[in-house]
Amino acid sequence: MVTQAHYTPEAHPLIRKLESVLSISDDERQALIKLPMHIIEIRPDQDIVREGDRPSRCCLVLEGFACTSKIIEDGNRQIMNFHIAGDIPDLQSLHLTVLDSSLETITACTVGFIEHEKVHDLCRSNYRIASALWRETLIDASIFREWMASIGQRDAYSRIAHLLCEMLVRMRAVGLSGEDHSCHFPISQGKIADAQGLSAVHVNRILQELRSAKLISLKGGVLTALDWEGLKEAAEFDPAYLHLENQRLAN
Amino acid sequence: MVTQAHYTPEAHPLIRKLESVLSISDDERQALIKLPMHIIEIRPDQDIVREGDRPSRCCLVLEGFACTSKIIEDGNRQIMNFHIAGDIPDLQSLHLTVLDSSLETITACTVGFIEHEKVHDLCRSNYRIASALWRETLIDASIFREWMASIGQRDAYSRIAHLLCEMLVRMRAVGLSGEDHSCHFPISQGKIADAQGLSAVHVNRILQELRSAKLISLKGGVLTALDWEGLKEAAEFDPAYLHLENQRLAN
DNA sequence: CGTGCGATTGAACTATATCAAATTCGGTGG
DNA sequence: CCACCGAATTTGATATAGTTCAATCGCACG
Repeated sequence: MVTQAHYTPEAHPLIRKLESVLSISDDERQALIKLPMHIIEIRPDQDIVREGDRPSRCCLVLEGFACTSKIIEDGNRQIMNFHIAGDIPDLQSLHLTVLDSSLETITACTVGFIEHEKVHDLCRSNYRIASALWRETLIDASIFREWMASIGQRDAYSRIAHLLCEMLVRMRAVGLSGEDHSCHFPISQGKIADAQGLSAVHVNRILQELRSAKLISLKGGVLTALDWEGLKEAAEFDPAYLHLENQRLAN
Repeated sequence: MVTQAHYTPEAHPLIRKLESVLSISDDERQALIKLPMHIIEIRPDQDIVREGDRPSRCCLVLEGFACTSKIIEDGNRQIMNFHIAGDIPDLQSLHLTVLDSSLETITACTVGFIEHEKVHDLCRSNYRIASALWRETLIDASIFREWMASIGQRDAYSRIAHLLCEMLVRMRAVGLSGEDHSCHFPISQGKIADAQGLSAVHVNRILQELRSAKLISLKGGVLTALDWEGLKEAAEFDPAYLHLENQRLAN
């Protein structure tokens, strides 16, 4: 358990993330790095915070995969988003007292907890940083809208293709995927199903279709878009909703 | 076309809305009322802003019904939210340059446009107001999550029941519905279908089921929950996600 | 008093779910 | 290094919620 940030500015996941959507001055960089962060490791499939909690801190993902979800009735659950390094999945708790969804790890994760109070102090004194963080929450909302549209209107094939496109672009935006359209993707078919409102069986069959259409390879937790243009087309993927500043990252 | 606010503090829709989720001081009330607002009337079924636009102002709904939507491929569209008085459907444009969804009227609407610049000025100088507005966008995001969960996991019956519950509670929170669980609801079955990822035909049949279960009456643009507890149960409706401060409004 | 949109009805169709069993795979202990 | 375990993936067969198409009805409005 580490309680001090040990990242160089360039390697700090939060800074990488914010820089993918806007430019940051040196001062701001310093202010962000100085945010006290309580860093811990969490095992796979553990709750980080739960629906109904009233957290006093928020959680920055430094390494690994996590997801936000909520349980509907019996055992059905909806996964609302997958989180990667640089995401602050529960930043909303800064202004919403009670959590309306749960956050759990998928793989082993390194996360940094930051006290709300410290974030408020920083936001109060620096409107540009406040805006940058606000903006992050707005991009999350935009991703929710896009997922809603996907689940509501697209068929299973383009829905899954769309998810894969999104993850590849988001991973690239924080330096976790290169020009080869390949990234670590340790997400089970069951979780993809929970995210897309499909059954695991159907996800399996659609992934086979995507493979035999030579659009992707997905094996051993590694996803590769073998035909990026083809995959985007199958998904009708337009990255505008991710609001990336750097256009190179968006294509 | 009016360019000056003519609302008393109590009647100002934005203030009513913000007060349903937090308490506001007199100073803050004054600051909000003084926001210059360009008020116009818009006919039914008109675009207010469109996906791809780069607006320099945001839009406060003063009267009427509007919705946020995006077009998927051919002609399929997903409605992401219905908006009522007090909502600022495109507040996100404050920090996101390009709109990723469209905003259009459903009924004739009175809307007030507020320059981003003025909102930024206010937020910079008053962190509590900034927080209140940020909070509004976070509640929107929470609603998107709930809709996503509904569309992804609930069957058509509870999905539609859920929408009706939400609208009744939100209307009540801004004083547009009383203790009788009844409100103006001028939304066609086709639009409900677009919002819930269903066909209009199926929405029609489900509404008939809800009627014959004596849960609702919906006719001539007026919705009444004949059996509020029953409707909530059918929907598995828990209003926590609306983050209303006043618990009375939530039940 | 037509015209057109929204609501309603019926019938046929299909994308996707469900159930159940078989297979593969990553990790673990001996 | 091998045998074993549980979880994830895969396959096949059957069931169904919701779609699509097409026609009719009702009603508000010019």
